[in-house]
Amino acid sequence: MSREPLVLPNAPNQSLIQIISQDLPTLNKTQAKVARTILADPKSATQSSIANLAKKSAVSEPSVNRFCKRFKAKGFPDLKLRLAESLASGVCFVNPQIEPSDKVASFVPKTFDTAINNLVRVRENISHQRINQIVEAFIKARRIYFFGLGSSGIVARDAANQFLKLNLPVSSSDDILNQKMFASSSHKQDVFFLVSDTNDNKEMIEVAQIAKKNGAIVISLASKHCRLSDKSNLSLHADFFELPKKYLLISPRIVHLVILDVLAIGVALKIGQYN
Amino acid sequence: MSREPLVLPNAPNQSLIQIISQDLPTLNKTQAKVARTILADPKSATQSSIANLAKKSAVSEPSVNRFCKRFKAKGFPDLKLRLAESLASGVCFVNPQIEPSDKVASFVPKTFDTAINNLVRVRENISHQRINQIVEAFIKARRIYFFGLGSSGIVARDAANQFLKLNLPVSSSDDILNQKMFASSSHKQDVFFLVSDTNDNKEMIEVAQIAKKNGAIVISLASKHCRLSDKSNLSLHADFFELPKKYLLISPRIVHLVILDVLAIGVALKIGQYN
DNA sequence: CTTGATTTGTAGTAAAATTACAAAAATTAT
DNA sequence: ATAATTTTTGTAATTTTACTACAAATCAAG
Repeated sequence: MSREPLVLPNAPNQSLIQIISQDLPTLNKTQAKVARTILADPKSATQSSIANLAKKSAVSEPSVNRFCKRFKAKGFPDLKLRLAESLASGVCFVNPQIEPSDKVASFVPKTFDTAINNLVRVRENISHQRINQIVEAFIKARRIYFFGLGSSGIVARDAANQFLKLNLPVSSSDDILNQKMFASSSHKQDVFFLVSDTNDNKEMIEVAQIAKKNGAIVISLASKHCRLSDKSNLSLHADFFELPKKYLLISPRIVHLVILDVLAIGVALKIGQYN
Repeated sequence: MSREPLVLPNAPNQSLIQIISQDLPTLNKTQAKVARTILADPKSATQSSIANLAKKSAVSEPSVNRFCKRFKAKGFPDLKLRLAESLASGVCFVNPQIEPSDKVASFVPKTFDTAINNLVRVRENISHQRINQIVEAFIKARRIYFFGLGSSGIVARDAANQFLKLNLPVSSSDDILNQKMFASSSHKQDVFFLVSDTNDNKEMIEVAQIAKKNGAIVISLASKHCRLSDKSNLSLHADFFELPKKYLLISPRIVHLVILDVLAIGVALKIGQYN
């Protein structure tokens, strides 16, 4: 099993706040306390002293200092600096939680921030090599099929729409029976692009297997590494970090659509149809 | 929507570096020295101590401190913080242009950045009042129709998908004849939600007029203010900065989808179906 | 010059951050 | 279970950093 992690450690431009919230599960009790205090109000954290933050977190000063070093800062002032930088973008990089008590003024920016946040993360972690490989596969393909179910069916349709403008031989389907039919009658030079947000749909995996058996190239786009990825020749993931199960419906489809835009632009550039 | 100037996330406080270079002529000898040292290498300034910066500027420590207060900082650490912020905000908030010579390493982040920038802008400018009004209209509606053509047809479908999950009486169509038919047989309590990215589609305007004549509520979602907005009872725009005519890098559909997410969450919160 | 005002630096003080080390938890092996 | 080892955490001392009061120097106007 080729379970290569898509998320590379220390991505250059990742915001410190993002990193902290990402690593929160791996921290021990004391450091988690500090992390939560910072995440709760990063702005005020940049303005308080180490003593102040220690007190707020119910932790000793050296513990805060250790926290800083844990996150590759030279010390506390350095951490505050990096925190300030990551706040400057104006976007909160922690996926906010929608609460039943939220009013427009809060749920509107929260919803936007969630989408923005996910895009930023995927932008940092997406494999450029993989993009190139898929672009190549698209250009060589005799026919490209975009398949998805539910809201991923809509993504598949949109993709077909985009690539049609580039005069590529595309089809799409959001119907599983149809998809199986197409897969069954596939050829070596066909490409099947499977979009999934449920990650482990049995039927879709079956489609992948059928197509692969016929020698077609199977490409998958899912929200995280899953069995569908294993059954594919090429796979892309849009890894999100899930918050407590209470969550807001973070649909991966926005990110998936942008990834398909990237692929379409890649193809357009390659075949010189750009402009 | 009122046409107030676009407020970018960092616009509220002008970048400190800008302010310093602007005020440089008004500073006296010693403070100008400090200013020049900071301007020469702001990044390193954020990482040095007051003693270090004083030495580099050939100035005493209190002079540096006075410099800080001259620029409305609480003290030296505070100045460094604001400096760091203004460095981070040096991020380009102008939509990047894809060039034919672009390789993966450049067109991938460019594509993501374009989507992200558009979302940030719309987040800042969207009318909360309008969102509330539309949510109200949705809840009261006897039936809601989501209409769009081309890629907006996909947005319409996605919207219907989302609202169906909330048990709202929705339909969608991406076929203009169908849309006219529905509009013709509409009632007072129906809501027609028209999505458009071309902004001035004659046929779609006709649909709006027919529905309005029947007393239905017409809501439009377009990329800018246009004739369709005028024909609507309620309108939303996702105002983008002018894109160069070359090639529409990112269609407005990403932003439109997020706006529809916002509306869906608004409805869910209102009818208490959230969680 | 000399007086008054402003600017600048010195030296001392206060505050903040870091380090060394010891106590306390947690983990492992017995 | 309990002892031994490792890891984590806090106390207290040290060092670094930033700030303040005041005096010296510079400058301007008479």
